Parts: sequence; C-alpha cells; structure tokens
Amino acid sequence: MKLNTKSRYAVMALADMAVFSSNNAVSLRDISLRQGISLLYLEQIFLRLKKNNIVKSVRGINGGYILVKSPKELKISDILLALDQKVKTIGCKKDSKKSCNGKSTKCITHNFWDELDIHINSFFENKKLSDLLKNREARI
Amino acid sequence: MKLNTKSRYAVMALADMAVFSSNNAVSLRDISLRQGISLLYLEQIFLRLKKNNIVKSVRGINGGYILVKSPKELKISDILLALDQKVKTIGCKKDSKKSCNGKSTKCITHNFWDELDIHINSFFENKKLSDLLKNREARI
DNA sequence: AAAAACTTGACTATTTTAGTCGGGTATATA
DNA sequence: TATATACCCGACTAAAATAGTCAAGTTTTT
Repeated sequence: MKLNTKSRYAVMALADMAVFSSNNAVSLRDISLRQGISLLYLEQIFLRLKKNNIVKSVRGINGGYILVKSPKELKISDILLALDQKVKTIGCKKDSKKSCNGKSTKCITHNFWDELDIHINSFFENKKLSDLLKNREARI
Repeated sequence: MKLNTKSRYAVMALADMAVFSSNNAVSLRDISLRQGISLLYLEQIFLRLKKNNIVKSVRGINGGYILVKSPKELKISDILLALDQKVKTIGCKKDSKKSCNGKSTKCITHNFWDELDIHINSFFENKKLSDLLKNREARI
C-alpha cells in the first residue's frame, strides 16, 4: 500500500513553501532545486493544486505560487483530495460498482474496510501542514 | 492509496473460513463460490498464506485449508505481511535507498510519513480476524 | 482407479504510474 | 519594448505493477 508520488511530492512541495515563502511567491524552480523534484513534474502537480484552490499563482518574472490558506489552516486531506480526487482509499473488490461479492448483501469484510478508511482519513483530516514543520531536526 | 486485491481477497477468504469451517478443512472451491473470487487466483493467494504459516493444507478428497491460529489470535497484520512482504507503507520518495531528497538529512516530510505508517499499522496490528465477524449484518 | 483438491512456476493482458515534451501565455524589469 | 522568467496545459510514453490464467503436475480418499 502506498500513496502515489504526486501526493507525496505535493505535500513535500507545500511544506517547502511554508518554510521558504516570506510573503513572496515561491517559484517551482526553487522548490525543484531544494527538494530534488523534477520541475516538469512539479508543474503538473501545481496545476492541480491550483485548480483545487490550494495555491494561487503569480505569473511573470519573480512569479511563483502562494498558499491560499495559512499552513495552520491547511489540512493534509485537502492536499490529497486535490491530487487523488478521492478520499475513499480501499474497497472490498476492484469493481465495486456492483456489490462487493456480486450478491445483494455487503460482503464479510465490507465494514472492516470502511473502518480502516475512517481511521486513515481522520489522520489526514487532523494534520495540518504546519504540523509537519514542528520539531523537525531535518532542514533542507 | 489502496491495498492490492491479493491482500483484500486474502482477508475475505480467511474470514469466510472462520465462518464456515466447523473443524473441517475448507476447500478453495467452496470459498470461490461463496465469495465470488476466481479459484485459480485463490490458489495463488493460499500458496503464500501457507508458506507464511497462516493456514495449513489437507490434500485429497475432502481436503482444503485450515487456519493455523484461531480467528481470535490471528492478526490482520499477519495476513497482510504474508502477501505484501512489507508492513512499511509509505515513504517520502520512490527511490528511498538514497536519502529522501538526495541530501544527507531527512526531508521535511520524513517524520510525517513515519507517523502515518505507525498509525496505519497499529490498526492492522490490533485487529483480529474475529473482529471482522462481530456485529456484521451482512451474511454471505 | 478415479475424482477431488492442493502445488507450482510461468505466462500475459491490462492498467497505472511516473515523468517528459512541446508549444504556448503573462508580466516585471532593464 | 525586448526579453527572460515563470506559469499553463494537453498529449504522450516507457516502465512497472496488477490481476488473473494456464498447464502440468502430486496427494489422498473412497
């Protein structure tokens, strides 16, 4: 089980912004250099962050991106939602359009995966971007 | 983020066994019919469950599989471990053999993913197979 | 003997993932 | 006003993972 790199890099990049923006826009180029993430890939990621109103952009020279909310208010779940389209993580079966086991009732494991889903999502709901920055020994 | 179907089907199949074994071996054919999972696929899954000592097999007519531990003692994490080889779920970067960001220090998000990992794994550690069977409205 | 059921490795089609490419557009500053 | 910087955006692709099948067994009960 893993999150895709888009989500992980998004969290990383936004954390970087939280550290390095001093009311200025932060350019992808700088993030790319500091975090070692491909610039082209970052562009793709920020496109979606922008569409989902996590960041806003400033064009032209000295442009870049700015966090829409403060790190204290930005939930990690908001970030993941912007990239994954779904907070629903795990289901019983692949094709869950039909019922879990092709029958009318819920399958044995149905409630279990629901519980897990809640467990994981509440973690992301309760974490703010600013929480990542506390007590870190690691600086860029 | 999702678990692969092997893991999900394994949990489903073992839950089925917990319900339907009455001290008899349970055949994959029966599980396949009840749960709507391909027999051939179940074979592949049970091979690994057997290797990891989650089930033992009885060959020949009336054969099948038997849970090694009781459902009350069998942790979900044991099952996932048998199929995934790893409980480690998420890291900062794809190639985490090197450090997270190609530098010597830990990256900004490193501790965060570690926390998440613990959060998820403790869920699996604390759930027993028997827990899935409680209060279920859904029967096969 | 025959049938049921486990055993095992190899194989394959499909999907997902990670990431690149190319050709834009906007804007600050010299 | 030229130009460099930086955002914008859809399309594309190579590689890996996934889900599942196939074939050819072996073992054991009846």
